Amino acid sequence: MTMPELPEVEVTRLSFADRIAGATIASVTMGKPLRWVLGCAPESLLGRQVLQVRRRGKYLLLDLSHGLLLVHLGMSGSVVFAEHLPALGKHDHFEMQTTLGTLRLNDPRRFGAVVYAPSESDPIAQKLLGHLGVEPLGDAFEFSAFHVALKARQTAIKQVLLGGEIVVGVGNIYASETLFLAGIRPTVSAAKISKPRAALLHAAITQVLAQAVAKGGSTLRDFSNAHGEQGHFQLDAMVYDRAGLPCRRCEAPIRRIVQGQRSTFYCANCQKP
DNA sequence: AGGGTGACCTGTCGGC
DNA sequence: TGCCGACAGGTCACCC
Repeated sequence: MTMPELPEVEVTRLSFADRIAGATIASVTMGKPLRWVLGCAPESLLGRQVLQVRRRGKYLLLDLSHGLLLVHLGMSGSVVFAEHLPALGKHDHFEMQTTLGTLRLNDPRRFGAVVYAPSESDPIAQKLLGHLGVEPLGDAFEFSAFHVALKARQTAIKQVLLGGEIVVGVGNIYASETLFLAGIRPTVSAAKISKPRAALLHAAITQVLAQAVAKGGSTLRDFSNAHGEQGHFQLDAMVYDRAGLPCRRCEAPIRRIVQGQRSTFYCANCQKP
């Protein structure tokens, strides 16, 4: 239903960060197990305040008056925050009632997670966040460092982008889309990409992700934000999920290949090795 | 250490 | 209609 890349996570954050700030946790309810255990007794969270909501890669970080919660939406997760919510459903696996509303995670596939860490430097948090690359939507995403990092990787550029160790937030859809915009074949070794082409890719990543956030998380067929509003934006994908269809730029048929057990889409005419 | 594979879990869709 | 396989937006643990 819902599979979030960075823009969807950021849109989710924006939809409830201001409303939950300052809330006191009144109850915590767990459903079926998520990817990782919470890491603390749910009752121990009661009475703590939610100070603010940040994002790191595809993680939402809820800073509490003591410690923080790392929330990941996995492949199928979505979060709602509202004063009143219907009864818990089959796929609601985490709920936290606060003085300002109820935060609920719905995640059918349960690849998502809610993890407590005493601090961001705690080993638990570091295991999840420590290896992450730079944020693509901040000043830290600087071209020359990006280019240098690519030079050190022999792997196919698509998989390097997906890995998130150089730059975070480029998921399976945007990996294909940004490589199309940059005219780079997804199978090319990252180290082999010339400086001018790396510059095109750097610009494409910045532009595509920023635009997707501005549009409210356009990736998803069925994305709903934390207000519970269904995303009505359709991704105008150039290549993603368009196998066999004509390229929107040159009409050549879009190809689908598999890299690391994930689908990749590209135009063999517009994207050069 | 880098690079490749399997695993986690549920739902949907297309083909026969 | 039913069954079965392929596939789905993520990412960690593990192998060589």
